[in-house]
Amino acid sequence: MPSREKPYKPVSSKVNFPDLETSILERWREENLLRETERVRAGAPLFVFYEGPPTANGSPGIHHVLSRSFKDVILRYKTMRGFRPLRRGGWDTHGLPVELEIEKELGISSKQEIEAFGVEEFNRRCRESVFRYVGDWEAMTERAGVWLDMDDAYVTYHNSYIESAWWVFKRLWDQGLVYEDYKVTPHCPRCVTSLSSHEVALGYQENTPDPSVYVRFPVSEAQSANDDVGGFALPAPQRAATLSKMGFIDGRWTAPRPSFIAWTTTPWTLTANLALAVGPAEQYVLAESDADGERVIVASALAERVLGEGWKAAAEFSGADFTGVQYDAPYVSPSLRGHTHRALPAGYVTTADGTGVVHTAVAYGAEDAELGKARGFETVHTVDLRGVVADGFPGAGKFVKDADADIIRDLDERGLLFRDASPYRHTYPFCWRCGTPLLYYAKTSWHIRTTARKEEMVAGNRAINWVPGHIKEGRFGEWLRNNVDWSVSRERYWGTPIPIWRCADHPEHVAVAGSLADLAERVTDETRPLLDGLDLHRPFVDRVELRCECGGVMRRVIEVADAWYDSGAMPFAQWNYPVTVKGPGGAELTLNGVDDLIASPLFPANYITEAVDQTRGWFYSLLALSTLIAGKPSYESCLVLGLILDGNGEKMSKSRGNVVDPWSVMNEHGADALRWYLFTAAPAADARRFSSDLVKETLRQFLLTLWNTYSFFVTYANIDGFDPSAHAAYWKDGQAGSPALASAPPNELDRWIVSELNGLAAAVAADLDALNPTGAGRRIQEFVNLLSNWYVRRSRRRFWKAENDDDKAWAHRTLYSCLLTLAKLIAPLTPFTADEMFRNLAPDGAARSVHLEDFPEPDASLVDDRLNKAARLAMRIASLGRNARSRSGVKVRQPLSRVLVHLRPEDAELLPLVAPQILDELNVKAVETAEADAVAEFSIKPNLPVLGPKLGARIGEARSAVAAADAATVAGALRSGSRVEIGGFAFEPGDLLVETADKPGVAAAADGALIVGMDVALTPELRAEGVAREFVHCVQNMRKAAGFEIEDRIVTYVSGSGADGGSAEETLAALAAEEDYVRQETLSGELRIGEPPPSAAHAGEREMDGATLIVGVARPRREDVE
RNA sequence: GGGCCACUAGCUCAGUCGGUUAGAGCGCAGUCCUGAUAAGACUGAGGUCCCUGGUUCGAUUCCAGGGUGGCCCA
Repeated sequence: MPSREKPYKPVSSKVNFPDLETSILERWREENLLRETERVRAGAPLFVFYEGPPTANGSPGIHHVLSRSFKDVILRYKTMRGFRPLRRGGWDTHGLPVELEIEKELGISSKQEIEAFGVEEFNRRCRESVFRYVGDWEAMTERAGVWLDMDDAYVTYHNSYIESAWWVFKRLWDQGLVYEDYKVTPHCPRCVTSLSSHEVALGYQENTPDPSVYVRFPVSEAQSANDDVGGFALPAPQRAATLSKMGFIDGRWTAPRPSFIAWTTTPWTLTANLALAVGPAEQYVLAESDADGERVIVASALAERVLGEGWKAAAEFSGADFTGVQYDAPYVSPSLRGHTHRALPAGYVTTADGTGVVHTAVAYGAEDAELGKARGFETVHTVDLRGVVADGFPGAGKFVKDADADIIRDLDERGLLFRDASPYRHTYPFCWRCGTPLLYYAKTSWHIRTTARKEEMVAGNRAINWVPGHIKEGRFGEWLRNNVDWSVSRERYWGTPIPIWRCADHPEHVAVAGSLADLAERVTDETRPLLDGLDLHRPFVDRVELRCECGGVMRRVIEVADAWYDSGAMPFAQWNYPVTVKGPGGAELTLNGVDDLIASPLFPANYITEAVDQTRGWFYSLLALSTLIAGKPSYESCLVLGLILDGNGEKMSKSRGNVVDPWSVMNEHGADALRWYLFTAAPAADARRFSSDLVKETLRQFLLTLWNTYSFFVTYANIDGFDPSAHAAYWKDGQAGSPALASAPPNELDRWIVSELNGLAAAVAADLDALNPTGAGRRIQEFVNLLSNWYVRRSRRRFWKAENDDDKAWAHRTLYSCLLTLAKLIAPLTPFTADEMFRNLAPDGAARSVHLEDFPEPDASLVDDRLNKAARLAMRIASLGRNARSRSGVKVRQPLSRVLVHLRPEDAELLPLVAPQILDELNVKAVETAEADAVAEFSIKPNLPVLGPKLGARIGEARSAVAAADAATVAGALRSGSRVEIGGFAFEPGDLLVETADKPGVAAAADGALIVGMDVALTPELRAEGVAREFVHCVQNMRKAAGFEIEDRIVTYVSGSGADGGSAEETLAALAAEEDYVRQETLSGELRIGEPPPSAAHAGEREMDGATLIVGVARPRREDVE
């Protein structure tokens, strides 16, 4: 075998992965390896990735390592597949979380306090705080082996980003997709601001007591003839029929005036009641009290629950019958002009709770507002933004929750309180900052009319490759189908200012700026100087005034944009136009604006990934804005990740104190171990429990096994001077270390692992193409297990052999192929270990780093499924054989004459393929197929607890029939699952118990239809061989104890002990018969049988073969050598 | 209250396109092997495959309902 000039760097099986990784990182930094991968792929097609920008106002947690790892693995893989990924990082810098952080620092918690403090300084601090943890983030990202362009990251607070976000906004405006409207939002009356849905979710409290009142809404005496209210009233004749059925005839009541009964937990909202909603398809009953003849209207399904006993049904209606029926509201705001209170149908009314009649206050409920909007009602407030009830109502001047009691008392006094069932306990949202109960409050805000393009979004979603697939039509599709317009404005400070200027004199005069140039065009002379070096944030931009067409002065509206608007605009806003970028094939590409971008290959992204909580966050804002701006989604594939839970299955959060610091894990076990765990422990989309112990298990199970195999190879490759470049002809196209060989190896073991390897390489590529690193990793893990625990285990002796023959060369070549290919296969998943292995193993002419290499190209013609099956059969047989040996107490060291195998006919042909492996593994001279009854004794007996109830009295007859039957035949049939007939009885497999027992001289074990029997009969020759192997084992241990090197040649002494000299004769004779074998195995230049060891030797007494021997080992004396 | 997902051994997870005896790793108990040795092999204990009903010759698997947990939304 030709020698390699440079030996491989020795690989200790004791490895400290964290230390190894930090030194590799150092190397990558020195080599600027990330840039190098881009240089190598300069002419390649692009693979476009969009980074979902994290907010860097906290230290990164383990879940950030999760998403970053899944970003990285696909980008590394695509690089190796010949693409040049665009992997620009980004930071999300605006929004309430940032403001809150600063509020906390300043010890303030309301808008009034912020304004008093000064918006300019407040925003300055926000800007400063955002990057407080950026160093942590960058360090974590690098340490985790994640390659993102952090130097060139986009930042949402940069002027250029905001300006592009404005451009997008203007484009929306020009399409008529932006409007101002009342919208009911969760509102904190103490902080005087809306809360985002995320914030609301933080503040839900269970078992909150609230009032629970049932209120009378008497059907009105005056029923207007005007049927055209909102176009929804019933035609007069039909309404007249309904009223007449109620007893309202010719303008007067012929029976006690009935009342609708509605239920509410917020009595204060009754001050703003505008309508009663009924379910058009629900059934209602007009019930009459037995006690006093009162008549009320409630849903039939709820009548008993609401009314209790003592009522009888006087008439029945459907909800639709009530349409347009007028009633007398308990309170009428003076500011309400010409409004008629009516019952109206609404789809959201159910009979799940309440009365089936829903009190509707347009200003204080989302569904209420919807109804009001549909009917064209005006939004009338009876409570101010601080939650204080207006004059003219009970409880005026009080906070709403305190006014409730006044209102209930007033209702009671006026005979409108039907029933007070307070308190009602339910889950209610509170402000998570100050603990004030939130009010649902209608306010004007700016909206993006996403519903106008809903069908386009739904269609675009169909084209997205969601992983896992159920997100597409499930969580995300469901969300899209229920799309509502996007309330995009926030009355806050640190955000992208909404670029709308409004005339001071004519509020309907509005201008939208899509750029600084737009501002310059219309800016007033007085404020023009401000444009020079203008910071687009508040309060600076607020000072810029524009000229209105009417001659007036326009000022910016006060709101800033929702931070989701920023991130959703990211595909368009991340570039500072005009910008020149390297496109596909390395060609320079100049983008002058968003339209150029949309037409370029930089849009849409080929791949994005984030956790599942982004479904309604970033995934949505991306899709919405790109559908409205570009007419299609901004991402083609989306991998959705599950959340990480703590060891108890609870969500990690700072407040629970169960957050795992990624540094502690990476410092202890290494980034690769953590990555491998994150990739393989659970399907990417599933919520997963994290524990450091499981990372450790991963390390031992996978990385250390691989490392041991690698270490084994390097040890022997160095001893033998194996140089793959000298064997290039054995690989297809001379690609040393490729899984594709020029021809299949002669040795069936090599042929098998090469078959597995080629199958693996194809499957891993398919998995990674399908965005499934979990599947890829699990396959690789299984392969490494086979490689280590079968291939290497079975091949060890081939590497030990002193002589350099062809078989040994094949073993080297095969293991080399496996390890070099593995290094490439794992490179995207565990970039450190992969690069370390690759750099040591790489053949001449290979790239400097595995990350500059191509992904392995397997050769399907080398995949042999029969051989793969056969190898697994061999493993099962070996396992059963060891089992049989173990139970009969015959050690593996003791050679046996043969192993008997009974197997399914279809497997019989596989046996010859792997017979040599079985012989060696089980230490037998022959493997023979055999009938079941030649391998083991079977006995059958009735399973009485089962058969008893079935057969009753005939059980005795059955027992004798079973006893007379041929046990082996019956057992065979039962094992294969079929029914057996014996003496007129039909037995199912469960009816009879089959027991196996060893035949004399054969130790057997069975697994399903496979039965393996070891012939344990010993001939004198076998016994002698056994003794020799036992002796070799003993000498090896002594060599090691004596501290000899593996290649040291020694002199070995063996004799009977003084006390036992006689009985050792036979054992010594057996050793003499195997002298050559013993000397060769132990590297003993001399084997001195019967000679006691000299005092210089390492010696000791050993029990062996029933005798006591004195065994000694020594290095040869100098004079013996000379 | 709605949507999506999950539920298999003590723990973390495979698997079953409906079919013979449901698996792995870890942990536990024991044995062996060892020139990969801070590895490795074998054995044992440990399972109502969340529950109920339906479809079927047959359901852990398919369907429906329910339960528990997670996420998202009300």
